[in-house]
Amino acid sequence: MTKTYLHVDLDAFFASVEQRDHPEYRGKPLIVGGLPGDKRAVVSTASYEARKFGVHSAMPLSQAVRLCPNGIFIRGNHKLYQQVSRQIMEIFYQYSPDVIQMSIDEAFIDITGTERIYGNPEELALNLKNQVHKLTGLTVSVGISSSMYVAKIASGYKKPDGLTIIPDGQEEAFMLSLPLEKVWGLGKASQKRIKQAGFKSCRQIYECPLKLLISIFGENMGQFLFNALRGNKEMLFGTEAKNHSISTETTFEEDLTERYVIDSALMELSQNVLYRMRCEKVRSRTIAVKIRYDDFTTVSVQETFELPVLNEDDLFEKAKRLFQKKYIPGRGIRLLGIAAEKVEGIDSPMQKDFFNEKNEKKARLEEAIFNLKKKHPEINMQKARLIKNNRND
DNA sequence: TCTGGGGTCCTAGGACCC
DNA sequence: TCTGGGGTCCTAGGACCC
Repeated sequence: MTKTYLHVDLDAFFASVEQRDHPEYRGKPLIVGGLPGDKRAVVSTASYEARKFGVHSAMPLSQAVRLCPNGIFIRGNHKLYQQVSRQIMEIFYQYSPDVIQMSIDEAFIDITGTERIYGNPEELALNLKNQVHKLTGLTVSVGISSSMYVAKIASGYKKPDGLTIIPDGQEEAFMLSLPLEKVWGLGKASQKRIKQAGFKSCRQIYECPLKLLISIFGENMGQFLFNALRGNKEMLFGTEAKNHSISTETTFEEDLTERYVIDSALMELSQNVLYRMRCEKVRSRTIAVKIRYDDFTTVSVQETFELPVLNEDDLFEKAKRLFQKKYIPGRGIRLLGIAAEKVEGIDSPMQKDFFNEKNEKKARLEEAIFNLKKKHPEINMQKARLIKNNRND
């Protein structure tokens, strides 16, 4: 049976929420991501008015200030965006139980076989768009296709407030009408490789036999290009990720050079990662540390241990040791990160009973603090070294 | 220009085992 | 004596996405 997928994308999401809640932002170039003086910030979302000045996501904020000096700059309110996102996803679930959320601002909806209840896909999409607008004041752009991959590209075809339907059988023609830059999954590096190989258009790649594509670009990329330009229906999104990870990283306003400050940063990152592991009820044996130096060169170390990480101190010690393996003393550090890779459910089977008495005590204490924090978020508990003097941030 | 944060996936090489 | 092939796990780096 032919499937029907909607891909729904919220338009300039963060900026639109802000313009909805602040009438004085409406019709003005609004840039969410940071204040003009913020160092090392990037644009998170630019309103459509700001995009006219050339401002776009991921652009260094300083550049956005230069392009759009009279724009309104704000840091944004991620808790609010999460809330609005949940509200909108709930609307999606009214149309089908098969919703695959891709990020805070987009999702696929499998609407196969809902015609008798909601009418044809176009009617359904128009209803859904109306409902989102009525309930949240926001607009979304929708793509419809029997291929998830094509639906995803179609939703970006006309923005904002767009609706693009690619009828069954037209997937290939649609893909071939696109410029190479619009092919989802090909970034800067791949575009360059493709051009160096002599391809200038989607059609040229389309006309190249699979074997030749594989010999030029390798097994995976060759196969991807072949399938993508045919709007292949088997290209699925949202299948269970097998190597889930939990990571956190911080770019510092000023480069770090002092060992004590570096260690404090590692401790804070450790606490953050472990807190989130507890929230998700997972554990991990593989820990990674990432260092970005002042010249932006980035290195990472990771190690897989015999036993999972036990508690905050354990993670902190492991992170310090990994850091030590890579760090070149004297170089300024602009970013530090810690990740727990390949996490597993806390109740998944484990070979050994690894709790000795001391560790068990520590873990139980942290567990108690964790539960208390969850119950009373207003209580602020911190290791002494992480308490900052300046609390008005 | 001067480059966030949270993710997933791929590649290539090495270790180790059969 | 002059060395195969495959599978699996691990690591570092990088591409890509929102």
